[in-house]
Amino acid sequence: MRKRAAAAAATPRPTDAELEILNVLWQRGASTVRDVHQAITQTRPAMGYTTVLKLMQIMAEKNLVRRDESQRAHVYEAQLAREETQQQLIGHLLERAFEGSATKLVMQALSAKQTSAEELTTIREMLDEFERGDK
Amino acid sequence: MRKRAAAAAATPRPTDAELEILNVLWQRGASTVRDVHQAITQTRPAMGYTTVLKLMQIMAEKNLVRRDESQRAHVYEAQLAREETQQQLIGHLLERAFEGSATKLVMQALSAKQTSAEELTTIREMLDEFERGDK
DNA sequence: CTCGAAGTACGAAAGTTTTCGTTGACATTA
DNA sequence: TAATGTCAACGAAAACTTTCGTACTTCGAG
Repeated sequence: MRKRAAAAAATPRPTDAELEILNVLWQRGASTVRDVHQAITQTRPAMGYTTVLKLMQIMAEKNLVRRDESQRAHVYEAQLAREETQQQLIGHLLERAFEGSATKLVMQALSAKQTSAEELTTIREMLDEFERGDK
Repeated sequence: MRKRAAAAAATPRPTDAELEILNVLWQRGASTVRDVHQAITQTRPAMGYTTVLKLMQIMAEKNLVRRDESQRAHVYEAQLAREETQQQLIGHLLERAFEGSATKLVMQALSAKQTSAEELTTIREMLDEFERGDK
């Protein structure tokens, strides 16, 4: 018995290869397979066209992307906004490796990348926003 | 041709199941397979003993854990400190889904978990440390 | 010494992810 | 309209991950 039968359903966490495709869709907006393939080929050991096609078909099944089939060259679009997926991924990482502590994760993130003064300032401003009601 | 032949070599990113085992090792320190199995059984749909054993054997091959075979019940220990692995995982996530921007990741992390006032304070203190020389 | 318990090693199955080749449909143009 | 190029659909192979059953070894009672 498989996971999802047909329609509705929450989108699962994207795999690494899927994320690579999503990155292109988030950047370019709705795109055809060819568009995505070309974009990926730019920054990559190159992945075959049919590989990208297959992945995108699977992603459509998983509801990671929406597909417009009205044109011969189908047009794909990310189902979730980049931020929503980021939340999903962070949430998972938080559980798996940080005992659910966002603070610990933030600390490691800051020391992982040598963070610049400007960035630190940006983050402080963000903290202020979080402080007052916000959300 | 396979990945790693025999010795040396950087440890690869642990998979989800492997991370579950590492969490136990980080918490308890050096442990036998039985120890780990019991700990995991506590908080889990329960995973068979040999499953845990096999995973730990594989992890030893991958250098994710070190193994002391001097006793009949081998004793395993995490190869990397929790923080090092966290760095590894965050680094990967940063590349895959945050275009390398630690700031964006931090922002999402903060909104992912409803962060408490105390935590925000802790983070501010951390930022201060980062600001002055620090590391 | 024999039996059973506790361990490790192996191997293999099942699930998932990644990668493509091939096929057939459709469109463009010579 | 026949040849050429563009696309989607399939199917299947290869690599990884996860899960266990089974067999072999060792050790401590009886």
